[in-house]
Amino acid sequence: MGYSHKTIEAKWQKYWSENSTFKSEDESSNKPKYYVLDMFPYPSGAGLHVGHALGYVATDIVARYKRMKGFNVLHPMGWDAFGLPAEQYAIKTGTHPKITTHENVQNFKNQINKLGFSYDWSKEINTTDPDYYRWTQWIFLQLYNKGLAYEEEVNVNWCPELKAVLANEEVVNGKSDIGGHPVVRLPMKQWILKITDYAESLLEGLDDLDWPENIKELQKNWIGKSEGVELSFDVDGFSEKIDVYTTRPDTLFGATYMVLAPEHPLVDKIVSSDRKKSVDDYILETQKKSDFDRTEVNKDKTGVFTGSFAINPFSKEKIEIWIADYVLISYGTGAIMAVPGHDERDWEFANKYNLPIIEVIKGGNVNEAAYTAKGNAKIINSNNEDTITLNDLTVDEGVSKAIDYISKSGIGKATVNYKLRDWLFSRQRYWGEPFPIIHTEAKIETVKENELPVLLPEVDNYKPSDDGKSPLSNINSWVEVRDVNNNIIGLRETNTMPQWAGSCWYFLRFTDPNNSSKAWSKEKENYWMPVDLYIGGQEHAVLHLLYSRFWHHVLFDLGLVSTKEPFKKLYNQGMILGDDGTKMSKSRGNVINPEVIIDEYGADSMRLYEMFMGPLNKSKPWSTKGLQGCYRFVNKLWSIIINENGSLSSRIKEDIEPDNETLFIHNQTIKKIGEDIENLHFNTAVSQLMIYCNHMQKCESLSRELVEELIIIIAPFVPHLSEELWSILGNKNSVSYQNWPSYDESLIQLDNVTIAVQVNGKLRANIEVPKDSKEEDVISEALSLENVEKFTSLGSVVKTIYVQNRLLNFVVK
RNA sequence: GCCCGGGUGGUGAAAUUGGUAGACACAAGGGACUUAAAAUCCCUCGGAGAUAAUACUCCGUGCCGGUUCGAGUCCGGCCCCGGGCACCA
Repeated sequence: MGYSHKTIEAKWQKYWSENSTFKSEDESSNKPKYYVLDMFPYPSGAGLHVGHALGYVATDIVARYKRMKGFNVLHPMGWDAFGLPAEQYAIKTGTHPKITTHENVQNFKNQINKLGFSYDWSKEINTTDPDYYRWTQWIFLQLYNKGLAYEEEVNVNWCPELKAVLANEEVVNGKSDIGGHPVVRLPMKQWILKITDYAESLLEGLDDLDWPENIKELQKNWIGKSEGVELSFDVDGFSEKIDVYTTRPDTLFGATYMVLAPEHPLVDKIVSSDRKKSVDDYILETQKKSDFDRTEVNKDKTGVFTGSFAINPFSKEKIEIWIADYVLISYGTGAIMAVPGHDERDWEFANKYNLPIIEVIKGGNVNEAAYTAKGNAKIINSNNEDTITLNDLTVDEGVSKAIDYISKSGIGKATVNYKLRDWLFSRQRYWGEPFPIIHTEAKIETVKENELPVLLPEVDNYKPSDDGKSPLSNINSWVEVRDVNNNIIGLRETNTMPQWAGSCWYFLRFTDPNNSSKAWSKEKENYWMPVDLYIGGQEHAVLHLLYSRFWHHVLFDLGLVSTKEPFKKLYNQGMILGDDGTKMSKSRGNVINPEVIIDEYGADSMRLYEMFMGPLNKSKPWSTKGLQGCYRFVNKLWSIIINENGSLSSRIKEDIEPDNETLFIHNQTIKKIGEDIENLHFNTAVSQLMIYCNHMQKCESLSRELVEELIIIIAPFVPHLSEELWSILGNKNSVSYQNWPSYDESLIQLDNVTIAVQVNGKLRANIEVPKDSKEEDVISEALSLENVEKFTSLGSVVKTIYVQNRLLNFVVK
């Protein structure tokens, strides 16, 4: 009887499920805790693909390893099930998203279970479950009560063709991602979360996180902190002042004109009558442009003169005030001082409209291009006896001096700006969490906490209305809130929350998923949080990972959670590409279906191969040939331990003394596998297992004790096979909770070591000497070698470098 | 344009962080077993030269230079690929 992956895998999956093998202990456990989390999936109709599996295999190996190391492991799985595809399917077919979601979840769960993951299914959650979104609504109320949620009229992406409001990420180059229809901007009342209040907190928090540097960098850039100064310019003939934000106050003498964003409130006031028409036309023109057109970098800059002048506070010169759409109303003060000599955008604009350019930083040629050097570049042409002189200072010195002067003279103050914008938190959709909000005539009222959840009602038509309102707005019986006398006292908010909402806190719910009176108990949260290891795709670098950190910071400030940061260590799995090296996609026809692979080669081989392919965080192409190599390995391992007839191989003996080489490899393997798992270097762990297995194959007899230890350390990688071998060896319990074997460091040290002998850095010989030999002994032995002597005799040895137990290098001149 | 990653055999990749480049595997070639095939096992496998020799020599980690006894690894400049951001003053 050979190795039959189908019977073995089905057998142990059933066993694990029936025995609740992977149910974690509660917070009263005396074991240390370890929380290892996957980014929970959106259960799409397409099912699981091999790329999903990559991250899940990695976390599963860590979870299984940590259990064996004596940790109480929380390794849960759930479903991020609100969202667009189910809703669009409903629009097309009339099938309720609840039904679609349920089917997809079943499908995903079946597929996941076939891979032999050790999830604690008693903790399964689903964001669309009222028992779950009740608490999503509850957290929203906490944010609202803290003043972090507000309503505002903002432009949304409206696609007339699809009759749908699209999220920013669903709009690509001004067209809908689906179908490529034009998208226009339409003002609508929206819920906004004040994430900008937490910009500094989110930035600071990054420092202590064990996250990939590039993800931290992405978040830093996204938050986009900039330090500068805000100062006001007097407007000639008006009492109003124009505030600008600049990071380069050292170039103030070079500010030769000003630009206001077309939406700036002062435009109307200061525009001269002869310019009114052209200014109004320009404003109208910009309003028509899409955001895409406005933010296109390479387009020609446009603008018009307002007819008014401002006074440069340093030079006291009169400078023109323009409006132009390259200045954004949403950043800084919505107005800038333009320094064409030293800012590329301003230079381009000044060049086009013949505005004056003054050189105030030495080094470039401002007639040709803006000169943007900073740091130690020298300031020139910046002197006014009545105000300030910056001449001959470096840029850095000039910045400090200018800020100093600006704040002392009362024209402005040092300021910090962030690129981060507040978070548009509502969608005009059906399949999402309803807001616990009621609009009455006078004000906004919140639904009482004990009346949560606000249930999502049944609807007949999932389409948004023509004016872009959510399908919920059509259900009067739900929208209208009545008092006991059946009088309408308010209208429910009909927008729903975006898909990010549920994933902002799911890791907290996993600590206490069945709590019906609270979102989580303090004890459980305190025991399990933070997440020790979080693995998922890099595509969530700034959205999910920033939003959930934001909520967590708020919850921390409210005293509702015990750590400021939710995810201690983050790691991104790479993509698995098709065997042609391109992204797996249906249209390319290079999609690998994990079920087909499991059917033919088994989950154990697939797990092993996905880990063996290369470093976890790299993209790498799939190769079914490569997978076959792992399948061969698994079979080889089986046939070493198990006979043809299915019983234990006679090679395995109770009372044999393993030879030194075997002990060396055995101990080295235990050490390396443990270290590699801790460092997430699964590919090298697998190759070490192969090395060990290749060695075992050559051994005539094997020590039962060592074989048992081997089975334990391979169990995280190939759990089904290990359970089967473990039981054939006569063990009654699951291998999953065996203690991880320890290794003997002294056995990993060999008695003899090979020393590389080099002459002038080139390898000339290898010698084997006893470990820790004396330097002079090694040198004299090396010098006596023919091939070494040949090269040392070409000159005289002027220096000798000796690296203990490793290398000897003669420097000959 | 700016900010991150990354360039090592025919292929996926290793290399204890400055110390024998190519572990482990795939593919390829050769052999054993077999009537044959599959499976399995054994051998070869960066390039060039040389040899009776699996003595040996030279070259080789994207390119050019540097530091060092010694560089895939560190420093400077450049080229290419992947990802992210993009008029943020």
